[in-house]
Order: sequence, then C-alpha cells, then structure tokens
Amino acid sequence: MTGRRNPGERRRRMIEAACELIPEVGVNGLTHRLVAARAGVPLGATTYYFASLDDLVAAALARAAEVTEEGLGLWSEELERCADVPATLAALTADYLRERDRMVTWNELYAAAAHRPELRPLARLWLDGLTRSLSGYAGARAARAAAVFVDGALLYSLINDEPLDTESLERSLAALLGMDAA
Amino acid sequence: MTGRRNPGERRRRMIEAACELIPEVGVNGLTHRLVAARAGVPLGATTYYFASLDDLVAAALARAAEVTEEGLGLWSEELERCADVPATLAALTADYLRERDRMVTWNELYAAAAHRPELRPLARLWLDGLTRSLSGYAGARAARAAAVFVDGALLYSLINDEPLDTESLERSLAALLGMDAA
DNA sequence: CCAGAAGTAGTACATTCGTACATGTACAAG
DNA sequence: CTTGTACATGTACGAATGTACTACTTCTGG
Repeated sequence: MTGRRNPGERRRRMIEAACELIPEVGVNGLTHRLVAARAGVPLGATTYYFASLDDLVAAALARAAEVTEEGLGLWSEELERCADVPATLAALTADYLRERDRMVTWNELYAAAAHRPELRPLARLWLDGLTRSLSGYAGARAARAAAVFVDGALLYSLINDEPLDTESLERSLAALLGMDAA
Repeated sequence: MTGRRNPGERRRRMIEAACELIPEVGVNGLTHRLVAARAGVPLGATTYYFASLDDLVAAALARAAEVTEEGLGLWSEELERCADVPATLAALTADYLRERDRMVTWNELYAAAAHRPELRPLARLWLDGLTRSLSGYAGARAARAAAVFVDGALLYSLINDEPLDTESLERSLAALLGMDAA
C-alpha cells in the first residue's frame, strides 16, 4: 500500500527527509540530490513533486512549523491544568531546549525568514502562539516578554553546551509574568 | 599609499566586503567571486590571502564580533554613568535593534556556530560580555537572564517589522534585573 | 645590481548544482 | 483493448563554485 505508486507517501517522505537534513546541513545546504538520497527516491522525483528547490525547502519548514504548533497545543493544555504557571513553563522550556535538532531547525527558519520575507509568517507562529497561550495568565506585554525570553533561551542553548538550568528559567519567567503586578 | 601594493589593506578590504555581503546573501551565500567583486580585487587574491573559503568566512565573523565587542564597551560606559540601569539598557537595546544588518549578521553567526563548534566561542562573546557588564548591577543569574532576554529581542526584531518598543523592553529588563530582590 | 621572496592577476579544471527532458510504466475511463 | 493521464526514473546540460596553477610584477637584502 505504501509501495511504489503512492504520490502522497512519496511527497511526505521527501519532506521528512528534508526535515531530517536541515539540522545536519542547514537550510542552505539542502540539495535535490541530498533529499533524494535520504528519502530513497530518484533525483527526478524531487523536481516532479516540487517546482523548485525553494518550494521543497518551504514545504519542509512548513512541516517543521506544523510540528511546533502541535507541541504548542500540548503546552497550552499543560499550562491550563497546572498550579504554578512559571514553574511549569520553565520545566517545559527546559525539556524543549534539550532537543537540539529542533532548536537548530527553528533557528534555521529564523535565519531563512530574515532573508525571505514570505517565510516570516511561518517563523512568527511559535512566538505568537506562545504569547497567546500565556495571555491567559498575564498581561499582553508580560506574555510577549516571557515568549521573547524563551526564544532567547533557545538561542543560548544553540551556542552553549549546557542550556539554562530550570531554576534560572523559572525565576526569570516568574519575574516577567509578574511584572504587571509590580 | 593605499594603492596596488598593500597586503594589509587588501586583506582588510576583503574582510570588509565579506562583512557587507553576509547580511545580503547569508554566510552560506558567500563565494570567493562575490567577495572579490565587492572588494574590487581579482579572484586570485581571495585564495592567496585565505587558505580556504571557510577561513575567509571565519575572518569576517571574527571582525563582526570585534565590532560588537567595541559596541559592548560603549554600553558598559553608558551603563556605568547612568542613573537608571534598566531604562538605559532598554534604550540602548532599542537603538541596537534598529540596525537590521547587525542583527542579521549576528544571527548568521549563531546559525553558523550551531553547525561549527569552533565558532561558538566567537558567538558567545556578545552574550557573555553583556552578562559581565550587567553583573555590576544585579546577581549573576539576573544579569544572564537580562542578556538572554536581549538576545530574544534580537530574534524578535528579525521576523517582525516592528521591533519591541522601548517601554516593553524597560519593564521586562527591570523585572529581570530586580528578580533577586523579589 | 641582482637574486629570491612576496604580492598580483588571469585562467583552467574538476566537481556539484538546479533543472529540463525523454522514455517508460501503471492505472482509470470509454 | 485502447487511450489518455498521472507517476517514475535515468540522463543530460549549462551555470556556478572552490581551488590550483602559471606567468608577471614589485620589492628587499646582500
């Protein structure tokens, strides 16, 4: 059923292969041949299913954004039923920062979006979504500030062997989310 | 005097050209020919002065880091003689965020460092330096948290047309820097 | 003045790339 | 069965790239 003749599956495999490759070689390191080899499809398939390499890259980044949005839904649920929002958010962030491939992929998306404006809405999904999730527990400014801090922590984890510890995250997020009260 | 025969000058010009090009085409978009054309030198000069393209890129990123470090010195001085640290830091950051080319270049460095560990010390200069500067006004944790937030704001400015406003920055930084007191 | 080193510049080459294309295969509709 | 259409695949090609190389010029130390 998932054999040769299966357009949807093939397309999905190539996007998945591209997603795997982005953390390894970067967005600009992607090539048709690399994706084809990883996906186990002939070179021609990559041009048959994607009008250009940019399209393939965009599809892969869109898929990565989709995965991130799913994760965001889980965060929302977790935050909703927890007692201590800053502590829970800190714990979620700490776990997240350990998934290095996701961090690298997301930063690649940021870098790509900096050069290609059409990718910016995609890049904004995470920060805007997190801000919206946090809006239930703090003012608009505080929610956005906390989201910005989480993104800063992402960047930090990229270039430091040890990401920020959970306690630092918790204290910082508590300070930011509570800043309207002060 | 700065005419044909002037090795130091030529090297400097090529590095400067590479720095100019990074915000335009990205680190991975750099080529010998692009740098040579921008610097106004023949192609051969780029391989005569740099063992490989990676060396050229590394030299350009090192130069960008040098410029950033100089800017950091100015921040330190400004913070030292000001009355309100969070407000001053917020104002400095707001100005900084408007220099889009610098933001893009710095994010390119982060992305490059994520893939090439030897660049990480370079990428850490800014965040570590800022943390050190702020250590005079808050605890180690708070100083680092504020620096991380500033980096988050950098990322935010990359993908949003309007960077964070000064007031948001000030409130957030005040909350983070004062979090030990709470 | 005169080697040899250092710098300059143009060109060549193997490789890799994105993409086009010709050919072949499977399958649904008539 | 025939035919048209979507899918599959191998190959080809022009363009661009990193780098090596050769010839030439300028400078420096003896």
